[in-house]
Amino acid sequence: MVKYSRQREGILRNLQSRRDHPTADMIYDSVRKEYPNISLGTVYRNLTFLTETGQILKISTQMGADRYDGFIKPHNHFICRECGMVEDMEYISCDEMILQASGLFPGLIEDCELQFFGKCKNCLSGQ
Amino acid sequence: MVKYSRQREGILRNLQSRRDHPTADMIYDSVRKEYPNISLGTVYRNLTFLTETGQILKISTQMGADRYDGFIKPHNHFICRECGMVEDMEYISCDEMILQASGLFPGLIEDCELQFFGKCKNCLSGQ
DNA sequence: TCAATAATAGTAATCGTTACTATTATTAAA
DNA sequence: TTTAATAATAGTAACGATTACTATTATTGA
Repeated sequence: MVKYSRQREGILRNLQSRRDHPTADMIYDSVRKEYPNISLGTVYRNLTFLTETGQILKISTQMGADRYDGFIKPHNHFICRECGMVEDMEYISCDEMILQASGLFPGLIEDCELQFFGKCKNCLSGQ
Repeated sequence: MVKYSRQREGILRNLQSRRDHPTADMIYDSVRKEYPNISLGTVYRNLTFLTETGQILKISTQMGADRYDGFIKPHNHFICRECGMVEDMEYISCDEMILQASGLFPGLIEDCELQFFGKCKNCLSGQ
C-alpha cells in the first residue's frame, strides 16, 4: 500500500520543472531548498519508485551517475562524450527494429533504447 | 609510449575467446588461472585501454557492472531484464538515424547505440 | 648492458547506490 | 476525532564497482 509523501511529490515536481537530466545528487541539492532535512536515501528510494511506476525516466549514460528525466513523452537522448551533458532529441521509433529483431531472437523483446553520442556545441567550439 | 605487457595480451585473448560478455571481475577470475598474481586494477586499466584503442567493446547494461566484448564486428545486444544476460544480436545499422538526427541537432553526432531489453528464453520458461 | 620509463601488484580511497533502524507521517477504521 | 497499523522518513552504515596511489618489476631503445 502506497502512502502519500510530500518529499516524493517535491522530487517529482522538481524533476518535472527542469530539462537538464539531473543526477540523484543534483536533485537532492535542489529539493533540499524546500525540505532541508530530506536525506539522499529518500531521494534515491523515490526516484526508483517514480521510475518503476512510469512517472519519470532513468537514463544510464555510461559516464558517471545515472540521470533522471521528468519528461516522459517518448524521445531520445544525445550524450556528449566530453562534458557528459544529456540533451533531448526528437523521437525516432524503435518499433520496426523491435519487430525486425523479434523474428530472429529466441526471447521476448519488450523495448529498445537508442542513444546518440558525440560532442555538443559547447565542447566543439573549444569549451 | 605504449609498451607490451603479457597481462594485457592475456586479457585480450581471454575476451576474444568467449562470447558471454563478462564483467571485469569475471575476466579477472578467468585470467588469474594463467597469471595468478594479476591484480584487478591491471584488469580494469587494460580493459579501459583496449576499449579506447578500439580492440574491445564496453557495454553498459544499466544493471550491475559493465560488460566487455571481444567481438568488435558491429552488432547489437539484447539484455535480459530478469537475469542480466547479454546476448549478441544481428546488426541493425544506425547510420540513417544518425543522418536523420544530425540535421536537427546543433552538435556532432559520432555514433549511436541501440540496445534491446526484454526477457531471455530461460527466464521466459520460468528458469 | 644499461638507463628510461611504462606497466605491474597490492592496497587504499572514491563514487554511486542500497540497506538498516529508530522515529515520524499518513491513512483507514472505530 | 482518536487510535492503531504501517508506509515513509532521516540519518547513517555498508556495499559493489571502479579508480588512484606507490613501490617494484618488465620492456625497450640506445
